[in-house]
Amino acid sequence: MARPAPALLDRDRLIAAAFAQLEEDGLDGLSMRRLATRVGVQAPALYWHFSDKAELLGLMAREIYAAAYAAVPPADDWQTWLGQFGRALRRSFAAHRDGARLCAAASPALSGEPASHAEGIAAPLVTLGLDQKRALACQAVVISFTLGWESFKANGPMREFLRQMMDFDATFETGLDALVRGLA
Amino acid sequence: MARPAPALLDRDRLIAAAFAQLEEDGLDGLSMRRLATRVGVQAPALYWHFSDKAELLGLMAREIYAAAYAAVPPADDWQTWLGQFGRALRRSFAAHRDGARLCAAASPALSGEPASHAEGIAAPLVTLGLDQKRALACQAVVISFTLGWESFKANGPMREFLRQMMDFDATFETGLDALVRGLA
DNA sequence: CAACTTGACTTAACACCGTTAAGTGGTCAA
DNA sequence: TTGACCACTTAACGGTGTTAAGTCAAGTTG
Repeated sequence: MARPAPALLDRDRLIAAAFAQLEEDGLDGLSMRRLATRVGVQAPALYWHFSDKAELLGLMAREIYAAAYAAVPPADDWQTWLGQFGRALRRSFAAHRDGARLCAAASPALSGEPASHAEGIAAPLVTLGLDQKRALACQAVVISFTLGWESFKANGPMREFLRQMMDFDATFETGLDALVRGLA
Repeated sequence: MARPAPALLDRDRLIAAAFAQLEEDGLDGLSMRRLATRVGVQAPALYWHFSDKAELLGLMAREIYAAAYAAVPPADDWQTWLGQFGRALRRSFAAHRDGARLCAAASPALSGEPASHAEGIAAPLVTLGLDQKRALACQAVVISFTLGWESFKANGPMREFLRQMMDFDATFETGLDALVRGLA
């Protein structure tokens, strides 16, 4: 069993493959063995690159959050920014099958020191006049609502009934708007 | 039809045992085998009482929601009711280990017809002046926020850092208050 | 050049998991 | 007494995350 010399597995490639696997088979179908098969390798090889499955999921979750932050357009006031952030986050959740479920189940890995990471996260709102503590609190609130909304939409009580009865997109907008207005 | 012999197991007893198991070992430790062992039975016996694990989890989730609804005190206006509902729901999630995670992962079973169930759910708010559609939308929004908050608290980005940096209870209150005020 | 180390994977195995099929015995109606 | 039926048992299937130990190419060093 001769092996190709140059390593063809690395974290980024594996995470991309994991997202592809997620799209195809959902979160429940995302197993280490299937991921390994997809990239042409045996399952234990993955443990060379990740300490365990939780780390992989954490990195995936981080990517979902990062994509949301990257997609927020510049804003003139913090209320506008918060609203845009909520919408971007929702789009980011929805961009992957079971995206919200993944983020609810995994602890996103964070790059670097928590304190400096927090600073970076809070920066857009701090620039617009909020102090850091309040900036983080506002984001926590919006993240919670958005994460909860997508979870609720997928699994909440009476979801089948509600699906016929209400416009999920519009109601999310209503809720997000209420939240941001109420925070002012 | 033969009168049933004294059944060793029944749904209610099993659900209670499942909650006890949840408290001890968390959601990941709640397996059919362990639950069976706890009630002194072999694992496949559970499948006489539940079609599968999802049904069991769904019934548990239903109980968590039901406890929340039952705990909402009477209110004079719908804003007050909504706020109290949010607080009650949060307490209900927090009353069980991994309560929010369970509710995010399971589809709560609903008793009876969806339409009549929806009517019952909406009733408190309808009494206070909202039409049913808006009543359900408001509840969906509050449930989402609360569910998301508890998920976020358990798993969100920088949770360790944030735990030192902010008062989760107070911030939840801020968010809930903003949400309810914004809905008016 | 030979020996040693290291990186990146392999095979084998462990201890679980949810779930199904088939068997078993006690309790009832006829 | 017979037979149905409830509620459970044993056995097994195919899957899971994960660890231990082995393997072999490439790079480093004596």
